[in-house]
Amino acid sequence: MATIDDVARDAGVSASTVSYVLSGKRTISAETQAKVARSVRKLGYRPNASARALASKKSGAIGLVAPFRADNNVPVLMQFVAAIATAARVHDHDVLLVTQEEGEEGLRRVSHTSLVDAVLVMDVEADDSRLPMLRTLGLPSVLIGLPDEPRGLSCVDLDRRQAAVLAVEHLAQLGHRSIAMVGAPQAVYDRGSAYALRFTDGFESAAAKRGLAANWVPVEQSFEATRYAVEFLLDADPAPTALIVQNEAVLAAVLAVLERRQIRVPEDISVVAIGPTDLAVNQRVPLTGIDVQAERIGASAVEMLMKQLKGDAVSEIRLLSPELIQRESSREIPNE
Amino acid sequence: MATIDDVARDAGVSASTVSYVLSGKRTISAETQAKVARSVRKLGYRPNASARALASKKSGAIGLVAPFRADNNVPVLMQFVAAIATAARVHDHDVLLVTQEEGEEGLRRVSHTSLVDAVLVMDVEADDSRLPMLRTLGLPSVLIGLPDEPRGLSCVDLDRRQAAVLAVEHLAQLGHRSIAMVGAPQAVYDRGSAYALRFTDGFESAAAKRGLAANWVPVEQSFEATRYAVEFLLDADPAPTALIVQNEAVLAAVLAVLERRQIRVPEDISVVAIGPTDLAVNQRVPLTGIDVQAERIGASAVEMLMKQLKGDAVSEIRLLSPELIQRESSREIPNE
DNA sequence: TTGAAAGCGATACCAA
DNA sequence: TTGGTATCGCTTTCAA
Repeated sequence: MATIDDVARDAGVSASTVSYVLSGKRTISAETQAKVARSVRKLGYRPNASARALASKKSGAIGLVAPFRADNNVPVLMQFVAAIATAARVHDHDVLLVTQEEGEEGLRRVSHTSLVDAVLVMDVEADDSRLPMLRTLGLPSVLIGLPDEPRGLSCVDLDRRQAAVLAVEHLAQLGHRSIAMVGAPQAVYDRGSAYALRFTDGFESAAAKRGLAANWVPVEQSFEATRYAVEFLLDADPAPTALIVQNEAVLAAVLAVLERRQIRVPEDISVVAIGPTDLAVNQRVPLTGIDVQAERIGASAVEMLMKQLKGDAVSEIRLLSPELIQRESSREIPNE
Repeated sequence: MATIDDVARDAGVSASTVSYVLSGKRTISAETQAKVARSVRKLGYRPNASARALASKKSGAIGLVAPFRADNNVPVLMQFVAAIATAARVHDHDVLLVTQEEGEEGLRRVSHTSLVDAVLVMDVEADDSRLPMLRTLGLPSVLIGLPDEPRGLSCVDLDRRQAAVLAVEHLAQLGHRSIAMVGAPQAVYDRGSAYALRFTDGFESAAAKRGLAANWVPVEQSFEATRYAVEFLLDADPAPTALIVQNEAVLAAVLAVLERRQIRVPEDISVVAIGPTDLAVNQRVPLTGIDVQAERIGASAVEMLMKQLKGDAVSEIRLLSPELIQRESSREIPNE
């Protein structure tokens, strides 16, 4: 591997000049620039990452703290990871995986060893135990998700509360008076996942405001659990005429249960899906739904991180507006 | 942040001694060890990652080249990532994400800048364009998946060919004479994904050997595509009495289509699923299936990488034996 | 516009 | 059993 000294020698300049040519932090004569550029190309020079990090006190990497659990929303998580990795590269940064299991110690580790310049924390809990650690570390960070007490920290997420309101309003406007919601697995609520709590909160208050009958249950990721839950919800009195599904993993199962019970969508019941658009679109009936906008959220998160690294801006909270797209699974309730 | 010199000063020893105490590469008196340990704890010392990497010429990170595509098998990919991240930490290594899109240039980049000590490449194609690059880089590496020409490289995967054979044999033994296979999306075959090609190869040759009628089609990830594909397969003559599903994403849809057509599982048709066990188990009928063993493969891959880093072993190919577990979706074909 | 040289914070060789 | 010191490859300040 060629070093900066090799390049300097080849170009007949000093190492510092090579460094400045590469970083652009100094004005260099066109002639010198050309000489250096030629040598760089000729030798296939690439600056050594650790040497650069050591000297500049910047690792050029961001830590991604993500939960690789099965109970979680795997496809959505994947979209986030993809968006984040891509955005990071655009800003000339790399992404280091930090598993959720490492917890607070993981944050301390990557921070104290200067492995990363900043961290991006996914799957935030309402009362997340990592928040105090983040505050005291003083490590630039962005949370994906909105905890109860975000003060001092930067967060970005889809406005889950508003998403629920939007779904409820959509159905209310169509004349539905009794609605039900298929929730995330119990474990998600148990650990206080911010996104799920905010969604149910929005669901309940929007329904109350409109005077709708509204029920919901947590649902595990299995056909049996889904069937049980859907049947339970359908048995309510008054019987729901619309279903909001906030659990993509069981979306197909919900529709299968309805079909088995000869309940037609949307003739007999309306369905609104919260989740990735491609999932909603590719069901038996293209579903009215609200996209999670993983791409935008991931890109936003990285952008906010970069802003912090540049010294600009401190804590900032961005909640993206949800958008409901009506497809073929929701319609006006028939007059009886 | 405390440095090694701070610790040395506090403990009243030299920096090199501190280094040796921490690495254990030298025998140190119990007394000195204790002094150093105390100072380390007292100052909360953690070695700086870049300094260590620069001096030791080891970054302590492995690059994970993975495809974050939607057409791919997302849950399985996630299981791999989780297993790899965990295994890496056990060996005191970190994982750096390298997106598939960076292609060969990505490999060159992380290798030439000494960002990582080794790479783990997922989603290997039969004639993968990255193989020559890997060979010339001389960077320790392990492929997850088996290309056509693996010479000089280490690979690990489930024996996909054998998995197909196992599934076919299982059905043949149950008396089935005509079987069909629901394949991966067309794009997977188009780019020559090794795992998918090897599976179909095994499927076709095992069926031929047993003299079974056997058809298969690629299937996109949508309900409509699945319905079309299943109906197409069922229309074959002789009609298949068993279905092998190698595309987890449409597993639920396949079962829904069968139910809609009043075809009972397993009374009218047997179903064998290739994919994560929890997915197979959580369907309407617990499915006979072959697990992908993502956990084991991921852990194996990391282990092989570590072996290479220690200087042991060169190229090695590990194909894990598939295991078929019979559940409630397959049974003997009724005598007619 | 450029160069020299002092770090950055570890590791590991050479001595003692 | 320990210490001193050169070294890793780059960035950046200080001088010219």
